[in-house]
Amino acid sequence: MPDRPSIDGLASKWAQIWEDDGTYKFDRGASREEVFSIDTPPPTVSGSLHIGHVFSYTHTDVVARFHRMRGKSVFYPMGWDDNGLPTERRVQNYFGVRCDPSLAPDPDFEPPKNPGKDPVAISRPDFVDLCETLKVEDERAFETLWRALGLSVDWSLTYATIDERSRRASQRSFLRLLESGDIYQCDAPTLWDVDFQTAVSQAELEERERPGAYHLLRFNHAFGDGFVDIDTTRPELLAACVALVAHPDDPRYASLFGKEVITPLFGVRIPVLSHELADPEKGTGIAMVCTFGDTTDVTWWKDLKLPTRNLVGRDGRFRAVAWGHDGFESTNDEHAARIYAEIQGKTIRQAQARIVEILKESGSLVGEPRPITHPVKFFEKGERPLEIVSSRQWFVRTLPLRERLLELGSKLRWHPSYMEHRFRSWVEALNSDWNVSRQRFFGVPIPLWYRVTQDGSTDFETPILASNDDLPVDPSTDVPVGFTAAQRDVPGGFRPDPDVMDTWATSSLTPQIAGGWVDDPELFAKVFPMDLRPQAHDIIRTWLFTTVVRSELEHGELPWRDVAVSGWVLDPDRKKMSKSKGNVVTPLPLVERHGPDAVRYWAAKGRPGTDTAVDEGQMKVGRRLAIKVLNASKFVLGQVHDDSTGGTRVVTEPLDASMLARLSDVVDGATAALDAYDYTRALDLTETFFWTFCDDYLELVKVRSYGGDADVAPEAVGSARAALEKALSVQLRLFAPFLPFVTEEIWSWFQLGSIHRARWPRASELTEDGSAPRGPRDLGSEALGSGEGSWDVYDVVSSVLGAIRRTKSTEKRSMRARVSLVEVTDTQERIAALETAAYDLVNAGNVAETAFRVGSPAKVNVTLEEVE
RNA sequence: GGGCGCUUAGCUCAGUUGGUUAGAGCAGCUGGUUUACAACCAGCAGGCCGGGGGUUCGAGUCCCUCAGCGCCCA
Repeated sequence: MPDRPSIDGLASKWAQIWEDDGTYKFDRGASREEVFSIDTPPPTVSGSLHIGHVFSYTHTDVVARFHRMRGKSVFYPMGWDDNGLPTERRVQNYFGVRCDPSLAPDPDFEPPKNPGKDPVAISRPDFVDLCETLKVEDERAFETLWRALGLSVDWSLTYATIDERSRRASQRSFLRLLESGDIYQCDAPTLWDVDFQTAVSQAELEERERPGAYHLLRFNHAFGDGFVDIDTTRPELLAACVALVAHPDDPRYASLFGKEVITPLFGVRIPVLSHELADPEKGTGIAMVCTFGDTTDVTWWKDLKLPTRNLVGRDGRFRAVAWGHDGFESTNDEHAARIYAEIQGKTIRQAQARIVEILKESGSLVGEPRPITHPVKFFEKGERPLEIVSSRQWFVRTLPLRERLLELGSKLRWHPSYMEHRFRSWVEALNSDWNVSRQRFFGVPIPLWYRVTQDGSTDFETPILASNDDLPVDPSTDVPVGFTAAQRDVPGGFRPDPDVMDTWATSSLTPQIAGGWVDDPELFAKVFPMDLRPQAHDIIRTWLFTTVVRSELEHGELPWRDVAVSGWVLDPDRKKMSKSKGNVVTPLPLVERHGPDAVRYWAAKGRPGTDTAVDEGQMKVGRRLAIKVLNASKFVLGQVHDDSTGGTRVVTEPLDASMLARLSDVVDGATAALDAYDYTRALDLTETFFWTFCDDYLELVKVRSYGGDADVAPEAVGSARAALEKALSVQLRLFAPFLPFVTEEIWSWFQLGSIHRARWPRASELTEDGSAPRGPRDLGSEALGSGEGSWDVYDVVSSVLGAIRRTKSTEKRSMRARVSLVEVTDTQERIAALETAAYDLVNAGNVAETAFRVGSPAKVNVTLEEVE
């Protein structure tokens, strides 16, 4: 035990020892009942390190440490989510490159030293190599943070969502679902990001308020001289218009239903139809249905079996159209073609500006555009509004699962419980199957090829599946069984599916990947379904949802029993942190400045599900707590290790027993709280007890436990020391999940082995002690009766000590000032309790004389000795 | 538009099934240092518990309603 212990330097010391000793290693020998398994969120490593990571991962770590101390073999892996768009984007920016899959790999490829102004086009294999290189660096940064923070993960279990194990599991599941019919392929309208040039799923979509304008367009009747005016926010899609739609009960348009009108400028005959989704309140109440302006257009197109007039290409520009053919038949093809030529090749924005000009000139635009603000759908990572284009995609059948998913959601134990609403509302609002294919590069490839027909086209109907034994495969470089490499892309040969899977298609399998579903069935049986899924509330509709879907499809059950949902970390002004606002707080400097225990303390003060602001003040409080624990422990151990005086180490003194009984309540409370994932309450209970223990109990018992007083029986000294030792040991263990570094340091001064492998305290440790009184309640039930008010010895003595201090403080005297007389009037029970601890009280208060008597009203009178 | 959460001391938050005088930390103020700790200790002050209505012997807590803030979904 050092003379002047410090909490600085503990972090690296213990991180190393824990690693060397394998303190947090999962014990495979444990039975399923003895295992506590955690499906850790794999952080997106290419994103910046964020204080929010520290926050939620600390919550999980506290729970993991608690269960480990309760004797569980804790399965606590770490994963890195490295596949997908974020890594691609980082590579593009970092190296100044872009992936062009049509290029062949360059054998002499070297990444550009400095990113140039214009990105260098490189082949897909070279691009993927760069992703692999950079992600390793990013993962190291995360691991450094986690180790600095003291996360008790078993690093030997680490996985990455792009590693071989993940690719194998992900591809195997894909093939299984293909076989069972739960995955299918089709050419369908798809949400499309024109910048990333990939499909996105409903879960990745977000609505943003954007300025727009209603344009009132005049459509002439095809059957007479009349016309109808309709409002649209997307006049540029006029050439893609396939119908007008109004609500069936709207009297304004009832006479038009079933009739035809003619589109302005392009002269295409289109029907006027009715549909429930047309909102009579919106604009003119009659809408133009296009291929495809928004998701409602898709619904109308499906429900009303409308034709398609595809205009917008995958690059977000207006593609070439043959007027007079393929659905683009106009009453005047030549005129339509001339006008269309004005927007062909243009972006959405450019086309809209030009079309509006032409509409104005032609008189088909009624009045001026009326500006509005309306919600527009975006890819959550995107910068331009999503378009809807038709493309061939793979879908997981989720819509038929809705009822079952709701049932599973209600079986899951949510902490806090109200988070289930988020899941419910998401599932209830599902409107499409889950699109799992992405037209990107750094991801898990779709594990199949297609036959190339004699005319060179692709036969999508009978794909060539990868064999299970060959997984993982990369169809863009691997050759299917029964073919040779020379047959790639030639008639009669094969052609790979060019797509990769959505990152969630792999991340949704984290319990299976980490648990060894494919590679290690024995392990999988022990850890799955997992006990706990910790995560933040923003990814309920993505990660949580998709994981439940996959688990249902693969195993017919929930992937975990409990889900603990943590809140957001807000900036110090309680604003949401975001890169664009520039208010993101980087965690490592905070850990270095305040120490890991202090940062963990702040994190643990954030209750489950509650958004919490970054608060360095709280970290300072945590740091002070850690220091206090260190100092108090040093003092207690100094007393306990003094063998020169004192009798047997048995708790006989009522005050000591009383303190321990109170502590046993804390043990029960903290244990129950942690069992319910309420780590904050457990910490509060422990912390509150600890400060009182220091301020009152240590002060009261000090003189007695020193053992220098000949008038004190050796048993009384031994009682104090026994109580101090028990109390210290138990409190250290209660703090251990929260303050793993300082508690481990202290533990090493007087115990063998890691505190993090020590047994979680039990109340019975404190109250069962041979012949000693089990606590003031037992003592009181016979000796003291049950009077009014608390007669708990610890309480009564503390309150009188408080009165003495108050008097000294009010008189502006030193706490060491001599008290000539303390008079206490109280109930019989409380006086009896007080008398049992009179010696301690007199010493702690520096009291000359006491006068205790039974009476009413209760009163404490403190007389200080006169100053000279 | 539907749903969820929040509103308690200057600030950040506890307050469990309704039950003594509503608590803590931080900040503030007043004092105190030689045997664990000044990165400390003691004490003080500070609150129409968002507004209104109701149920009850009793409401911060339950019900209704209104307002503000945040989020989810459409």
